[in-house]
Amino acid sequence: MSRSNPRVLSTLERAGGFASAQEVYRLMQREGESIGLTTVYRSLQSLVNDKIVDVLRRDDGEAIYRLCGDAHHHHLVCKGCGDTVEIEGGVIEKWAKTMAEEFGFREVGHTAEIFGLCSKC
Amino acid sequence: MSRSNPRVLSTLERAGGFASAQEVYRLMQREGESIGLTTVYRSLQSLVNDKIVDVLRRDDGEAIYRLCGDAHHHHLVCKGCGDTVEIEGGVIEKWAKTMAEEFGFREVGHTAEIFGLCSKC
DNA sequence: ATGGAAATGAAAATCATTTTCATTTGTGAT
DNA sequence: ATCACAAATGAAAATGATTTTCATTTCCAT
Repeated sequence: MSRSNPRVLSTLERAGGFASAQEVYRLMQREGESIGLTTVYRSLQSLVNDKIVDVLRRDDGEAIYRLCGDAHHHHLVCKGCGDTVEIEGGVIEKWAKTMAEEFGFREVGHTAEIFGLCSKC
Repeated sequence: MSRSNPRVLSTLERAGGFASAQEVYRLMQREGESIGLTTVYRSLQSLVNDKIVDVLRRDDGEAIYRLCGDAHHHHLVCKGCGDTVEIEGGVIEKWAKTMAEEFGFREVGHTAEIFGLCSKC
């Protein structure tokens, strides 16, 4: 295992708490930091394991990492500018639990994201 | 431009209306159909353009295509055997609509999947 | 039949991500 | 300070999905 390189987290924060691994890497390079792409990936993964960042997917499949709070939440993502709003999803939790019970599923998790165009786009 | 190869659509239907390009391809091969991977990709893309299928992303970033339109539904997927159950998600539709309105989003879509271990696994 | 447009697919290219592995760095014991 | 070993690092290769290229084949309309 490896611990996260603190500069990666700090860069992700500076990026607005929302960026892909490649973007974090490029940003660090531009700022003259000496780091390898591999380390960026490893650090981000480790941050995901520690639940310090959240990972979701762009439309093109690229993984984007974002700082998240402790509470489990869902996202409303703008397809235009990438702006993200954290939203409440109590309804979803209940729905997932009900459905899982109905079909005898255990150890269930779920994903639920809403995407569209925000008022600015 | 290219039109969709009808066998691709019919295979996607047979797959439960839910599969990745690679899966559609493998399925067609197993059934003895002679088709190239390129054509599968092209056909799926064309179906997406024509809004006959919808594309979303697995956790690993692989694109999955699903028939969309009349019966919009969600999935309960087993992490063990991959078995999938189509489930009803009226609650989700309402949730998505409400949230989108609240934050002024237009042209919204959503994804919601539940995953866990089925009774057999 | 003939010409051209559309469809096809094998192979190469692309791109994000992961793996491998040799090297460097950090740390604790002596 | 020195030795030993674990953890961290990063360059390069491997992987895997997807896209592009391009030569060939299939389809029509004339």
